[in-house]
Amino acid sequence: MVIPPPNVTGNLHMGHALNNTLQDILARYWRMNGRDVLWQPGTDHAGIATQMVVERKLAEAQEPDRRTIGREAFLKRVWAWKAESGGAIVQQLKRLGASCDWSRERFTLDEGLSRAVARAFVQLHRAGLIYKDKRLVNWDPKLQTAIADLEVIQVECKGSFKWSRDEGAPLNEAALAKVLARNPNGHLYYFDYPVVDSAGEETDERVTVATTRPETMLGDTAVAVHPDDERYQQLIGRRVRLPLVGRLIRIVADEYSDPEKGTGAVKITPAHDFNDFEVGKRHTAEGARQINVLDAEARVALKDNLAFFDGLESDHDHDRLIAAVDGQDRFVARLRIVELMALAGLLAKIEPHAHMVPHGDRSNAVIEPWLTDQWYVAAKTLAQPALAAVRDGETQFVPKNWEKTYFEWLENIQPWCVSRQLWWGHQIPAWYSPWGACYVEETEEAAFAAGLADGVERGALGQDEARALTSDPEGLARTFKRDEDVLDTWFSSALWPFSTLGWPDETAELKRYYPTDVLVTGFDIIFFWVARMMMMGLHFTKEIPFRDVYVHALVRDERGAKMSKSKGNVIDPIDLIDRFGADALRFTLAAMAAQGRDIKISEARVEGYRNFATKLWNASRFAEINGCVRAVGFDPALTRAPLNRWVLGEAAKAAAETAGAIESYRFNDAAAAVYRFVWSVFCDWCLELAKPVLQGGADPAAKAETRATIAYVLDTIYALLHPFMPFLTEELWAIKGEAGPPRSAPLALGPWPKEGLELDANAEAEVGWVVDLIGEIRSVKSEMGVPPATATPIILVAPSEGVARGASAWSDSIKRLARVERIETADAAPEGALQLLVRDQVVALPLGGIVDLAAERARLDKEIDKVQVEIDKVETKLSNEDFLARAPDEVIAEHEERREAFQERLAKLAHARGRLDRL
RNA sequence: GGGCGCUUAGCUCAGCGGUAGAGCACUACCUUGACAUGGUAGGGGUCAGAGGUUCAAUCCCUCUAGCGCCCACCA
Repeated sequence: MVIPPPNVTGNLHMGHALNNTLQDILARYWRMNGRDVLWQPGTDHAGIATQMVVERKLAEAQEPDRRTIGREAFLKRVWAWKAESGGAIVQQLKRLGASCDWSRERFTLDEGLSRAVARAFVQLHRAGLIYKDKRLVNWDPKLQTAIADLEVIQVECKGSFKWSRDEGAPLNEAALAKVLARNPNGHLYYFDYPVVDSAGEETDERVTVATTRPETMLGDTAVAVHPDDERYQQLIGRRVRLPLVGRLIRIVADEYSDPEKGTGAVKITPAHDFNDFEVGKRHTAEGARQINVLDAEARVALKDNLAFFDGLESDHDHDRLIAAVDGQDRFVARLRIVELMALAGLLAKIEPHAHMVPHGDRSNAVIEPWLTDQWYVAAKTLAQPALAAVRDGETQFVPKNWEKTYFEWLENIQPWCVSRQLWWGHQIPAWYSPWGACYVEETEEAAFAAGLADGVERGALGQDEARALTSDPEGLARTFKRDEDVLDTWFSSALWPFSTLGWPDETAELKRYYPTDVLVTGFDIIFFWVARMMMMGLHFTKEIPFRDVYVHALVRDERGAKMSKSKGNVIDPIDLIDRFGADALRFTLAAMAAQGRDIKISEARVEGYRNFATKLWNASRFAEINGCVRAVGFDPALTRAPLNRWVLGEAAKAAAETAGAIESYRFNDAAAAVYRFVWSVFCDWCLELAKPVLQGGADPAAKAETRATIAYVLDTIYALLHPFMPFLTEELWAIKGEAGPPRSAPLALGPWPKEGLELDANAEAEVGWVVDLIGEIRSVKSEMGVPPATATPIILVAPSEGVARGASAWSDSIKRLARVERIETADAAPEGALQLLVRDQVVALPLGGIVDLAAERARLDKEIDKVQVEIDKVETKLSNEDFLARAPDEVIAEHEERREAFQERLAKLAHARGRLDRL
């Protein structure tokens, strides 16, 4: 199992705590079961996130920014920051109890993994699966880098400014500026584009287009209308003069245009809009190909490096325009353009318009689609085996419904932009020569060699020149320039399951531990990480990277809100560990890990499980005080006392339940099974019922057996609980190891309790009866308002031989736990005594004057009503012929048994009630 | 627009064809010699609504209402 590598400079948050708790439960469980478990740890360099942090630190310290200090110096600062903060998260994982193989810790930027990244890149490049392309990318203007589609989030923006030319009032530019300063998005602007005649002269006709990004109009290369739109039929094929710019552009028919939206005529800006880019490609013949002008000298560099003006033609006089927008931020340019259009009388109206605006998930800056050269991974090709592996069930998602999400994404996958204009990351292993060639090699040496050979071959280099360069590092460095960009962090993460095991070398670890068994992760990174590991894993190793993908929920605060620093609702797992212990936190997370979408964590719950830990501690102490020491060669099967056989059977049942639940990733069921056994079975009943034996004058052999059994069951409990509460259980295991036979290994190494006692029906019947009896007596006393301390006699009415024997054997416990004075036997219940039903046995409580007869009548009536309702339900079914004909035999039998049991109970209750009436 | 999910006790959530559960909270009682971070007893649910399938529906199907998430969407 490989750990989802956390950000090396990050801190443990609740998501990590959940994720790693679940993994640790699996690791510990299987380790105890004798598996050779490798839980591979490591951390991620987290490109953008980490670089941003260091940049912010530079700014806070009022030091020169990264561009000023340069790449080398900046990277030194990042490494220094890594050294300073790195490892904190590893320490935190250790505090959580994560039993990774820490000696194998890896870092995505360490030497080995960097080599794997270079190898992967080169191999994919050779296979044509990585290529450089000029396409529209999501450009993050704040971070100054391209980002992948997945890193873009949509945010709804809605403005508030309204203006219409028809209303006659002039445009209040100051008011608009004020609105836009607060939120530059969220308005729809209607522009008139004058239609020209065949000679290029303006006519009176206008085409009105609507846009949310006015400044992009400078790059318009066409106007599109729907081919079936009646309103525009006569305009298709004609041209308009692009205002401000003056260029003539064509009105084209394209299905992309939606008659319902805006005016039905849409401006096409291929260089700044993904849809327009496609439309432009379809209409190059009609002149919509100005996207090619992008590299023209007419480009006006804006401060944000956004080339809005790529469409400008240099032979026009735009002095006024240039002066207005040159070098301006795009949102300033937006306002200027609107003002200029208004001035020209071509602004028809402005209206508020709610729409989704793409933002960078890290920077929160509005994304600008921009045409640039970037490296792409041919995800579509790689996706096919990744899809097949899940379709064929080689890799399975738990819960299964996530497979649909996975399919949906992979089936519609776009090329993955992997280059980032950042410095912190794996620099792309590509070198460029002066003759414009690109050499992709794993090392600089290899690239230079390839470049020199190629240069000679294509005649760009003389033989002598090449030979001279070979031994001239400076010359080589001048000749070949390495690609400046680094790879998307997720590129290295995608290799994680095999790169951490030594790939590309064929190591023993790779052979032994790959494919991994299971990946545990949150659903938020199914696309970012899981799908990409599948693609890369299958491509490079021809094997799936993992068989099971357990997808857990996200942790939210107790009201269900996503935790965030700005909301101030972040619950710090380390804080919870400090206050309640790692074991309590872990148990809470496991108990809440039911397969859903989110987990709302509340402190009360953690506190409750802290109490659970304390309970176990006290139970262990009780056992110690009472001499419950492990016995040499203790064999559950040889125990004789019903109590011991009963609790051993229950322990075996709990072990099986817990194991089954963990193996099927039902962590909450597993936690519940252990919890219930420890508290409700072992503490509440086993220890209580054992007290008379341990503390009374029982015979030494019986006492010894019970002591040994309790010690054995406690050992079982420690083992069952160990995957959840490793600290407490290991501690108790060690303490208990001080007496009795020596321990051969720490608890963590197992074994997991398998050898146990099968449920013993006789023991269950006997102990169960006692448990029920005590419960009934307590209940009736409480209901009748009898002070619990009042010791009363009980009378077994006409008991069977077994009951009589049992009652006598358990008399100490019954007396103690139910506050019974003495146990008698009679043929009939005495007058005025309360009557209880304990598994068909009538038990009378002669409470004499203590009891309020009316209350007792009410109690019996209530009880009778309840039973009657059950009988009615069962009888309705049993008298239904269809039910008898179609229900399975065992269900019918079950119903019949229930009817009889209820009827018997009813008869006895009615009898008691009748006696009461005669008093 | 496409998809996924949720609605069960006051709260947070399990369960998912045949007797509705947990934790917390609540009520009453209990300083009993492991534990008041505890013990005992108890109250509390037409399982969102309406249809359907079935001998039988909280559970399966359809629809409705409300809530949430993911993907796509800058006219």
